[in-house]
Amino acid sequence: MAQPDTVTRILDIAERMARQGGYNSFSFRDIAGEIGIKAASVHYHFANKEALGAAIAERYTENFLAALGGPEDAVPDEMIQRYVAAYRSALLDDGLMCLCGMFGAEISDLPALVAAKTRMFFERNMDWLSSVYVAKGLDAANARVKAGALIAQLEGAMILARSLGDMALFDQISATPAP
Amino acid sequence: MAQPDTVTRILDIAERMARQGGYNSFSFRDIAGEIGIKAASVHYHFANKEALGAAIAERYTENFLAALGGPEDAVPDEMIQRYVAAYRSALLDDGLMCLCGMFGAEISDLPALVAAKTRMFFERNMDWLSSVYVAKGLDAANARVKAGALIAQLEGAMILARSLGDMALFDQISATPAP
DNA sequence: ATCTACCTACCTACTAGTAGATAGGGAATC
DNA sequence: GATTCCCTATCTACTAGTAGGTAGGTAGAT
Repeated sequence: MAQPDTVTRILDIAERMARQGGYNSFSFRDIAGEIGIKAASVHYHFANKEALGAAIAERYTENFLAALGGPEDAVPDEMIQRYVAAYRSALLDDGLMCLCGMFGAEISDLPALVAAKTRMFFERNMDWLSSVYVAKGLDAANARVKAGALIAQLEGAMILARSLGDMALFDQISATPAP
Repeated sequence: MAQPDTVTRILDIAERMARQGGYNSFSFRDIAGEIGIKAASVHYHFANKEALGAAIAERYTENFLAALGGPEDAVPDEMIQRYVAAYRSALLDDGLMCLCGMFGAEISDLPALVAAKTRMFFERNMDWLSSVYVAKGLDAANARVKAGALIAQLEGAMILARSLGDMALFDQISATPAP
């Protein structure tokens, strides 16, 4: 079975570890150990931890948005469904938190570059979802709040479902208006 | 100015650090340094890190629920407002994440005792809010989902507001139905 | 005399990060 | 066609600092 290249494997492992326990839970040593190289060799590919953290956040964002497609690929209600499904798959297929939900919780403790990439994830998601709500007829300001409300509910639903060990709760929550 | 006792100071500092960067971001050494004692002395009060982590989660839960009062202290809509205000105060007065929202994100990486206390926070919050929604006329199953939806949205709104550096977004989201 | 709350001094394991060596591959030069 | 040279990806060996945790001691209060 053709293994992906080392850089990809480093990113995969770092992402998985970060999505389990946050920024402080992945280490050069553990990543290297899992691949079967030395910790120093990981530094050849990523100069320091901040760069690696930023790289996984950026790759996660790109993959996430790419999976969504353009916000006008289908009618608004279908795009909203697709957006919910993206979180659902992150939670249930991977069995992990959203990387940027995790980093977002820790944002005030993250190195600058990682914090910036995390923020970009949310800004780009807000833009994507806002334009869906605008297509649905809302004005820009209301669309933005509506986008924020959905992102917040989905990130929170992941935390809650995982904490209570009740994955079905994620689906129930994502179909329910909150306040 | 009468300082609180050492145990309280340890808990205060550990909680603040954990609410900034998660379970891996507080250390016996840093806590001791801030108080002006030695790291070994912290072990006199808390045998190990797991015990300290569990203690802050438990204290956080008790304080949080105590601040809410009984779920039938006032009419349901007022109790819901009070619930939202509790999160608002955690975010804006303290300038920090919800401790158990943070721990909830990391739950799969936490020591057993800390994970259990985190889960208890959410279970007790679900119970509290569910009974408010039951008082509003919902049946038990729907009340539970509605409770989950609100908790999720509030936890997520904290992450989003902090990540985007837009605290006003928290209030806008907490007044908006999500899907 | 015992208990409380600390201390010193230490241990082992892990942290990110650096310097310098090396083995192998490809390309340009003689 | 062999030699030289550079590039890639890794290694060994190291540094300085931090992690949680422990053993044993001590000053002061009850």
